[in-house]
Amino acid sequence: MSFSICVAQCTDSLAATMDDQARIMQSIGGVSLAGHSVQGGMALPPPHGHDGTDGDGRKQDIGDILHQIMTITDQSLDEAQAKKHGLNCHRMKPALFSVLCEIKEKTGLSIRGAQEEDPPDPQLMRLDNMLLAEGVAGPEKGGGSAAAAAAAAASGGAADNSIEHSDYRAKLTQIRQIYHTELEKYEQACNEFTTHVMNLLREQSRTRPISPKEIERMVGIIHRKFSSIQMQLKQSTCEAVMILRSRFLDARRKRRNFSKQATEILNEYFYSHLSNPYPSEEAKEELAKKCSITVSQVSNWFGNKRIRYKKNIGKFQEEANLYAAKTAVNAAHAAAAAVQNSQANSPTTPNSGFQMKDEEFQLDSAESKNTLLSNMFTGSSGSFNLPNSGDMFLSMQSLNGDSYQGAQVGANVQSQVDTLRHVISQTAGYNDALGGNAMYSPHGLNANGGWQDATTSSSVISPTEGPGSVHSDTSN
DNA sequence: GATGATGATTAGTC
DNA sequence: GACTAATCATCATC
Repeated sequence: MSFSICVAQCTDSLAATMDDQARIMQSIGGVSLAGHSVQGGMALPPPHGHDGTDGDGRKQDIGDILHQIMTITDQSLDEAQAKKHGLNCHRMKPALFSVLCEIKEKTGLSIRGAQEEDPPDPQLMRLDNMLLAEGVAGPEKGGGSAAAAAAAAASGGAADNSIEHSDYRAKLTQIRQIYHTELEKYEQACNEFTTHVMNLLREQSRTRPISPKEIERMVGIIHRKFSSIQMQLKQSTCEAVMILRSRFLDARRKRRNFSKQATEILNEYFYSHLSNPYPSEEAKEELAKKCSITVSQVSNWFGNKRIRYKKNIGKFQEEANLYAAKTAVNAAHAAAAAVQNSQANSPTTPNSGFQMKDEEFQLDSAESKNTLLSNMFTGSSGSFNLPNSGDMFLSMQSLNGDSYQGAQVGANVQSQVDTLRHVISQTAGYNDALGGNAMYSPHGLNANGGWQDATTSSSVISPTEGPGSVHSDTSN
């Protein structure tokens, strides 16, 4: 709503209020006072010196008076001033004035007090609170950023959220500025209008009885009118903020596919932990960091993946194979490199009963890998599970596209294992390290359709039964 | 535009 | 609070 319309509305309302008063006065004025008609609260003098006792003459007088009133706007300012002066100086004026005051005192009681001391409007309070909460009203510092932050938190806080964030803040600031500008305008207009009406009433109080209390009441009416306009402004502002907020929050539904790299990282983790694809909080954080996404997005991704995998295992086999092969090759490369290192360094660290989880295999330091691999390939009698081997093999399918069948997968796993074994044996003289009989639970899913318990994860496989178990005594 | 893939949300369960 | 299952909404591909 434009400011001018609001002011116009206010003026209209005020005019209506004043009209009401005028009507009241007019109804009072219907009484003839000592031969003088009272119109609109204004005591009028007997025109042309007529005493007004005669009936026809009185009618004529009233006609003249009405004519005068109707044509008063046609008169020049000087003329009008002169007339006004005449009225003020009329000998009957004080008497009429006191009578008018008396009448007004009696009738005005019903008007007075009717609208005094309004309780605070709950709607207005609600709007005020909301504007404060949204950072539109109140102190500027941090205004809106808290709301934006809350919205951002709800949206998951992705990397590019900061852009939307600042966008939101900028728009909120814009709304805030408009709101304050309009509010200022309203206040200014209210003050101007109040002053104007007060002056007018003070001026009029010379010709009609207007007490200071009445002026006060009128000021109150004006203020109420303006505050109702203010409420409309606040309502509009709230609506604007709501729209902005909903748009901003809706943006979270606007999904963007994760990057290819991120999807790969997540898939790698998923398929290498297929027996128990429930990353710990730390793992989630790590994955989130690697993928440049949030932890909750990682959780979402795993939630979706688990469900979708479970629903359609066959469909994911190819993917599973790809990632399993990829992991195997990576592991083989790592092993080969490490073996070379170990040969160069020729450490012979004793090892017994060594088992390694896939997370543990991802050792950062070359030294750790060296130690690990030297354990694998030296004469110690320990055993180890190939990195990711347990989980990896669970999901393996024939690379030549056969459908998923437990036994078949076993064979396919074997072929993968053979490849891996070949790679390793070529580099370290390692032979037959990987047992041939792959015992697995398809996809890590148990009979109930749930994933195996973490403790039964194939990443921890006993040397005697695990498919990926490596008996160090077979090496060399 | 139809369709499948995929990220996000939600209600219900444990 | 984490998880599942269903669903929604959007993206990507044809």
